[in-house]
Amino acid sequence: MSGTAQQNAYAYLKEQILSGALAASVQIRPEQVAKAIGVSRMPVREALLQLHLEGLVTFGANRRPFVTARSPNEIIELFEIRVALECLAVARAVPNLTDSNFEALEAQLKRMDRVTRDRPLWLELHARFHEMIYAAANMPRLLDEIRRAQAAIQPFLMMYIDLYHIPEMPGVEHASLLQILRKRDPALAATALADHIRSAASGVIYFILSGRHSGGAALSHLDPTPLNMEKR
Amino acid sequence: MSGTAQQNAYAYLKEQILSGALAASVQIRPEQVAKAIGVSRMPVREALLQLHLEGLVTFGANRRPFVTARSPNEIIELFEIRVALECLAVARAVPNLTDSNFEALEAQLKRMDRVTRDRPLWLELHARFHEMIYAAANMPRLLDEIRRAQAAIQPFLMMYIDLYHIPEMPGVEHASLLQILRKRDPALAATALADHIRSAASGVIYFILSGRHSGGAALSHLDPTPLNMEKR
DNA sequence: CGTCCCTAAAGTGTATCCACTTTTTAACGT
DNA sequence: ACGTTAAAAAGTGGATACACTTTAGGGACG
Repeated sequence: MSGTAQQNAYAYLKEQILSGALAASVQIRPEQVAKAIGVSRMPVREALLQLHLEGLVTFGANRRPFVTARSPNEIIELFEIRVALECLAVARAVPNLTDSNFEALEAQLKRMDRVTRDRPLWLELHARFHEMIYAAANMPRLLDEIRRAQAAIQPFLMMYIDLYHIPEMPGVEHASLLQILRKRDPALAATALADHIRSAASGVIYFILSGRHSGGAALSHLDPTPLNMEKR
Repeated sequence: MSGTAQQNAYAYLKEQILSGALAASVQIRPEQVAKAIGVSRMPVREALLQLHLEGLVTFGANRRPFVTARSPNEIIELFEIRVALECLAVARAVPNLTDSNFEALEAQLKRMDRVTRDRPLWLELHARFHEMIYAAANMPRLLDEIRRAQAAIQPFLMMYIDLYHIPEMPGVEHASLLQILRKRDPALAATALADHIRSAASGVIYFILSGRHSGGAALSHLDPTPLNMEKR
C-alpha cells in the first residue's frame, strides 16, 4: 500500500505469481488487477511489462498477458543457469570471505533452523544466506542475474518445500557447505555449490515430473483456464 | 517506422545507445525522444523501462533515466558472466552439432570475412555465428540471458573494433575455434570458448582502461553532461 | 557578495479518454 | 442443426490532461 501505483501493482502481481496464487498459464486481466488494487490500467500495464522481462509473465497472441508457464525443460535449464552463475559467484567470493562473514553466515543458518513452520520465510532466509556468500564476490551485476534466475524458479521451489515440508532437518547440508567454503578453495567451493544446487534441482524436478504439484502453479501442459470466474 | 510506438521507441533508443550515439551517463529526456519519433511520452516510458531491465538504462535520483554508465569493473564482470553462460551453452551444444550445422557455421565465417568495412554488420554476423553454435544446446532461456549480457557490452565492443579496425584479419581465431568444436568434446570446447571470449575481453578492457574511448560512450567517471543543448 | 526563500519551469506518475483490434455473441440463411 | 457473418463486448496501445515533485532562477535580505 505504499510507494507508487506501479510498485504496488508489481508487488501484488509478483506475490500472486511467486506464491502460486496465480497459476501458470492463467490469463491476467489488467482491468481486474487494476480494480483489485484500486489503480488504473496503466501502472498495471507497466508492472506486467516488468514481470515479462523478468520472465514471470508472457504475452500471448495479441499481447494478452499470461502467467508464464514453464516446461520441465525450462526449469532444468534455469537450474543449470543458476549453477553456472552461482559457481562463478562463489568461486570469486570465497577468497574474500572474512571471519566476520562466516560469523554472519553461521548466524543466518541458526535463524533458518529456528524457522520450521513459515516456509516462505525460510525460503527468504535461505535466499539471503546464499546472497550473503555471493556478495563477497563484489559482482553486483552477477548478483542481479542470479536473482533473476532464482525468481523464475521460485514458484516451484515454493510448491516443492510446501508439499514436502522440507525446511531441511536442521540444515546439515548448508552447514557442510559452509565448512567447505572455509577452506577458501575456489574450485572446491564451486564444486560443492554445484552439488548443492543440483541436489535441490533434482528434488524439484522430480517433484514436477511426478505431477504432484497442485493447483498452486501449473506447468505448460496443463489446462490454460482463464482467471475470471464471473459472468460466464 | 513500423509496428507499435513502443517498439519504435525501444528500437530507436537501443540503436542510439548501442551505437554509442547516446553516450553513457547522458540523461535521457523522454519528452525529447517522444517528440523526435513522433509519439507521446508513454511508449517512450515503457521502452525505457524495458531498456532499464536489460541494463542499458539506469534510473537515477527521482526516476530520471540515464544511459547506463559502466565502470571498468562492471564490464569485466559482464565478460565473466558471458564466459560462464556461454561455456555452459557451448558445452551443451557441442554434442548436438550436426554436419550441416558445421557447414552453416563455415558459411557464416566466410560471410564475416567478406565484410571488412561495415563494422556494425560484422559485429552482427559475429553475434549470429555464436548464437548459431549455442542454438544447438536447445536452451532458449540461456540464449536469452546470453543476449542480454552481450547487449550490455556491445557499445564498448563497437567502439573497440571501430577504433582498432578489428574485423579480424580473416577470422583465424574463429576458424580454429570451429576446428575444436568439431572434436565434440564439451570440456575442451568450453575451455576454448572461454579463451576466445577472454581474449576479446582483455582487448576491450585494455582499450577502456587506456582511456582511448572517444565521445561515443563514456565511462562512469567521466562527465555526466546532460543531453539537450537547446535553451540554456 | 553570499545565502535563503519563493516562484516558475521542467519532470514524473497515472487517470481518463479514444481509436483500433480481437473475440464473442447473436442472428440469419441454408 | 450447422456454418457464416454481422453486431456487440472486451481488450489493447496510445494521447492527453492533471496532480504532485523536483529543480532552477531570481530576488530580497543579511
